Amino acid sequence: MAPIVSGIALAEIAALMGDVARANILSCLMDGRALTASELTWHSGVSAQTASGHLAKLSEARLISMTKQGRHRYYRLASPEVAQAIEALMAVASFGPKRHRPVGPKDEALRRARTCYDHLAGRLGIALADALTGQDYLVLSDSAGVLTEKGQRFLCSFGIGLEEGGKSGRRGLCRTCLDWSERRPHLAGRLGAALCTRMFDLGWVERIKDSRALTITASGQRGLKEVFGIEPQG
Amino acid sequence: MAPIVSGIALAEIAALMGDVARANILSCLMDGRALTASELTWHSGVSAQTASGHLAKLSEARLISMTKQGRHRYYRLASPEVAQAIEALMAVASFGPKRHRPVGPKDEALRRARTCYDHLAGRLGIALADALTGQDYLVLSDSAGVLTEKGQRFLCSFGIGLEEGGKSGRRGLCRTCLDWSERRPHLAGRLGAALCTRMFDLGWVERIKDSRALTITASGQRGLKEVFGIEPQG
DNA sequence: GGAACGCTTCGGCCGCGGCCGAAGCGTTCC
DNA sequence: GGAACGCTTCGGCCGCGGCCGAAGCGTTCC
Repeated sequence: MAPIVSGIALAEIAALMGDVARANILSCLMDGRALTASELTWHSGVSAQTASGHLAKLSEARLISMTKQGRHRYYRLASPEVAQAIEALMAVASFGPKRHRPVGPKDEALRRARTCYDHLAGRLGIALADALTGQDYLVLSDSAGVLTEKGQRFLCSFGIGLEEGGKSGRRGLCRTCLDWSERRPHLAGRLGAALCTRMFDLGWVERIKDSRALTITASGQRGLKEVFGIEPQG
Repeated sequence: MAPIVSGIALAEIAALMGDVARANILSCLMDGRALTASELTWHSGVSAQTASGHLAKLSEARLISMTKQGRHRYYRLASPEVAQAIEALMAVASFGPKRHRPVGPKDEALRRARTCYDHLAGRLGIALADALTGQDYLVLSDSAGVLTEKGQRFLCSFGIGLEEGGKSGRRGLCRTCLDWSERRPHLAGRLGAALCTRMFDLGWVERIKDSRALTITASGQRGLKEVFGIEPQG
């Protein structure tokens, strides 16, 4: 009779994610940005009133957080843990019974390169992880990684400073995350986030409107080749 | 409009976990053992017919798998990925709005030591991870780890052989898993499973009936002290 | 100040899915 | 062979929760 309590707790959270409209909202927020209630309404597939109700439920359960700004209300995922749980569920979902719906160009774009909460995913994310380990910048033991000294110097030269935050310590420096499209882990944690931010800053990647998918710019193609030896596409 | 597809897939899986009876069933199976439909019925809190329906749904979605044996049907989690998703959800659930129900002795037992799928969790699991890293047997970069040579020798002397499986390679040697009660990662993957198995074999830990909780035996107390420098409890 | 906008609250409808009683089917036991 | 057991299938009930129309409230714009 022991696990009843944990069962209830599990069911509560899972049920929140188990509604299509709410799952759509959470999926949108998986790129880590904050979106307005209107934007989320649009993606959710239901009316504004209904979406508002869903946002209230998600907020109350602390899966998302809200900040007011003028007459807008911005919602974002409440924590990386929430993102991780969603990603883990998507990984399970992708194993499912051959539900490979007709794969459209949007899906292909997502598989090529996308953001996953605050870091890079898709083939680009995997290629990056492979490149860093291949050059001995990182030892990746399947589900997380340790930077080598060589790797620290490299990142520094690439414009990334990973100063140890006082409180957080080495926590979360290099987590990984199971990539649902590639079914292999990509880089998350502070390192993953820093790489992602740097690539946006350099103009190597750009967001595709209304999507988590990214385009790799011309300078991105060059840069990835030069710095990481990655040649996206083929 | 992009994420609609992934939203549906996410919602499908989450909804399966989002029913209290099904969540109870999944929680029971989190220790990695296979249980009969009757046992799961007992834990689920609903009638046998209803539980049977839930088991059918979970099976069809490939969250659990079934094997017949005589007039029994044994169910178990279908994959480590499913366990990981559940654990990630429980981690989110435990952050929740101070829903600390009256903590009973059973809950305390779970926090002390329990199995999590095929490895150890709770304070014992965390202490073990700390001990291994403290002795430089393992470099634990937050969400996974790499064994040192010293560590490999140690494990060998402790009776654990981690031969590289041909196909699986280094995959999953040392994953980690966020412990919902301690809120820090404990050891999972092949290493976590091997440590857990070894401790059962040595008679250091024993299962508490109808629970994921474990008791640490007298020889376990001694062994943990000698080999790992761990003194459980206080 | 009034209109447009962004978002939420309130009410009431409705259907999906969980529930159990009854029945059925395969296996084991003696 | 018959009874007990383990589990599932079938039917029909019922209520929770998602849904939208209407209304309301704060903010911005001119």
